[in-house]
Amino acid sequence: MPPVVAGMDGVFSEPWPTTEAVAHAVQERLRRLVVTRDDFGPLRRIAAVDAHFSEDRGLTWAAVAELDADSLELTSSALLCQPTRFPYIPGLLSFREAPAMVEAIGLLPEPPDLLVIDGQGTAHPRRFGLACHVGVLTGLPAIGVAKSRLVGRYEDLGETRGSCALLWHRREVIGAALRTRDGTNPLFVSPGHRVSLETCIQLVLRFAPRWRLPEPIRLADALSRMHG
DNA sequence: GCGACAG
DNA sequence: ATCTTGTCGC
Repeated sequence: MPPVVAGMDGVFSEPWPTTEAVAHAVQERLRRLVVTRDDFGPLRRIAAVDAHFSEDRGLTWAAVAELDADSLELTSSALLCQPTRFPYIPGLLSFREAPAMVEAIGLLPEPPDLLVIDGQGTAHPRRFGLACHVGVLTGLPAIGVAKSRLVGRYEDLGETRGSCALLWHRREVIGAALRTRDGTNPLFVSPGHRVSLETCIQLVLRFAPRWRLPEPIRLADALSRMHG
């Protein structure tokens, strides 16, 4: 079987599940491949992926924005459209969004050094959110950045940028609530693949110097909503 | 049994 | 995610 993305050292392709039961089984199997230690080289190009849907036409659009890790300026982008193949079910988001995302990433001229994913990483009931799934399939380092919480509890955190609180679930630290702007709602940050939680927090602050959302996500979002 | 529930 | 205008506030 061919790799999911040419030139990327990830997990080999398999058919995408159609049923909830099989999707759960896939998560339970692939979760063991997630690496939550820092395991990446110099960050030169970072990429974010975002998906949008046209319900009426049954289409999923995925947009990738690749940025220079230092200047945070757009260096490359790609768009891809395919039929929607899975409904939105909390905890199974990746089976709806990841197929198009992985293909879109493969359209970039070069694989990025890091992926910033709009969704949870390990902050997931089975520790295998969208960012873990895309990270494991592509083999690329990935961090999960969600605008709201899926599971877990956290203590109140300070109102200023940089304040954060650990996210706990079943007596485990699964991520962190992180304030990237004074007085705004926190983001929910968690490891996707090959990045530690501490580094995720550090990187999200670095990539969101001004706005609540990291710059890569803002750009990917702007690209994808030009088509849904 | 009753809520909660990434995008 | 999507349906959707103006408007309040820094």
